[in-house]
Amino acid sequence: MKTIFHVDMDAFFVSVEELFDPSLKGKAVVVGGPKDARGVVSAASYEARKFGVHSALPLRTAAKLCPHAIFLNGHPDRYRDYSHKVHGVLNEFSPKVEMASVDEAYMDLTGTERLLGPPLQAAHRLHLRMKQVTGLNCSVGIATSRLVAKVSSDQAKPNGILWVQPGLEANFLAPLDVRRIPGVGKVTEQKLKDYGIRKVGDLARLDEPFLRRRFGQWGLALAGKSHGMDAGSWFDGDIGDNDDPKSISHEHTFDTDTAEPMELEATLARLAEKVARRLREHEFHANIVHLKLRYKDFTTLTRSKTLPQSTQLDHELIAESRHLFRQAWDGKTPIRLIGTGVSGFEAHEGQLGLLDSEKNQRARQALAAVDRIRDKYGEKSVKLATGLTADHAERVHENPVGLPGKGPRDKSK
DNA sequence: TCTGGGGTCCTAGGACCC
DNA sequence: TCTGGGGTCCTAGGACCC
Repeated sequence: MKTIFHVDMDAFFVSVEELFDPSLKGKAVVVGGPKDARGVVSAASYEARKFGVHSALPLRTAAKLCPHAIFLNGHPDRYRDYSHKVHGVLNEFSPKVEMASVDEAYMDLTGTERLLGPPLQAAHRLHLRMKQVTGLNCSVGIATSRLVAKVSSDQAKPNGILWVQPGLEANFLAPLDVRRIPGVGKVTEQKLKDYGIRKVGDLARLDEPFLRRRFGQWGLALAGKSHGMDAGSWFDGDIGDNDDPKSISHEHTFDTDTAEPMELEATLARLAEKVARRLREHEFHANIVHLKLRYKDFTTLTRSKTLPQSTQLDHELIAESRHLFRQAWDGKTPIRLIGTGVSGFEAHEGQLGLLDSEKNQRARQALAAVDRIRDKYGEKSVKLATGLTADHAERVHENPVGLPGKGPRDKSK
């Protein structure tokens, strides 16, 4: 029988902002951007939530519901920083910690009783220690499965601890809306409602053949979840061995939709550069390139291409994503969002060395130099000639490091 | 209301291979 | 001529999470 903790930071982004500006405390605060921007709420203070503001709500809607709220852009670097501090605190309690996102984590505390005491006592100490080190509140759910621990931390909010004792999982879940089950969103909730299923208890009473007929494999997983089990491949595996990313992507939504090829391709190149940069940071090579487009009416299309040879180089990702873009776009429909990404990672190096063209080796060296300078002086210190349609590899050789204003920045011609 | 950006996982058809 | 079964890869789309 396992003892799983789910630790969830309370109003994380807002709370970090309050640490840097205590005058925000107790006020309606919305992190996500200016009130008139195209975008959604990333986090809302409890005060703002009283007015119906919640995450994922369009900012403009939030401004109508709560006109007096303070709207902040937020500081992703600070959140990442504090996320590391949180991770550090959790590691004091168990070596088996898995950050599920910036502000939440699973921990395996099985067999720590002799050291930390019974679960509630350990959770209490964790609570205090978290506040002491980070200045932040968190909620802790304790159970025998990840699923139930997660649901119980949710029920414990804010700043609470909730332990669902072994054997009581199904009883705990039964009265809750099916929507509380991680993995059940709007669509599944509606489908279940069509069958009169609203509460987790309703779900738990159904027989498996029925669920399998109506929902396939997903139905069987749902049945398990309704009893508190970590069903499906989702939650499988030990806590803590889930490190490396499986995909890396960047996307951009324009302030106003655009059909300007120059603007679109320059943006795409910039995004591809960021992707390549992160690929090199991880020392990954990717062999699948993805493109994403979203039109005014929000219809979204994706294209992807498996490369014959994996890469981590700017010019190759730029060329491939641009190729996908030119194939996918009709050249006139205004575009709201453009994005690119990679997947299919290999950690390799080695056998390729000999096959690597001299051209790519030089591009690689040039990019390594650029990465080092960016590490030192910041992302904007170096600008590559990426908006260009010319052969980037050649450009990179001629002018590997173009300081702002000095590099070949003429994008038009 | 008018919908970000970064991810994960699942499904499903067709290609291709044995 | 009619016609297997299974496995894996590729691609597109979609649900969902924070």
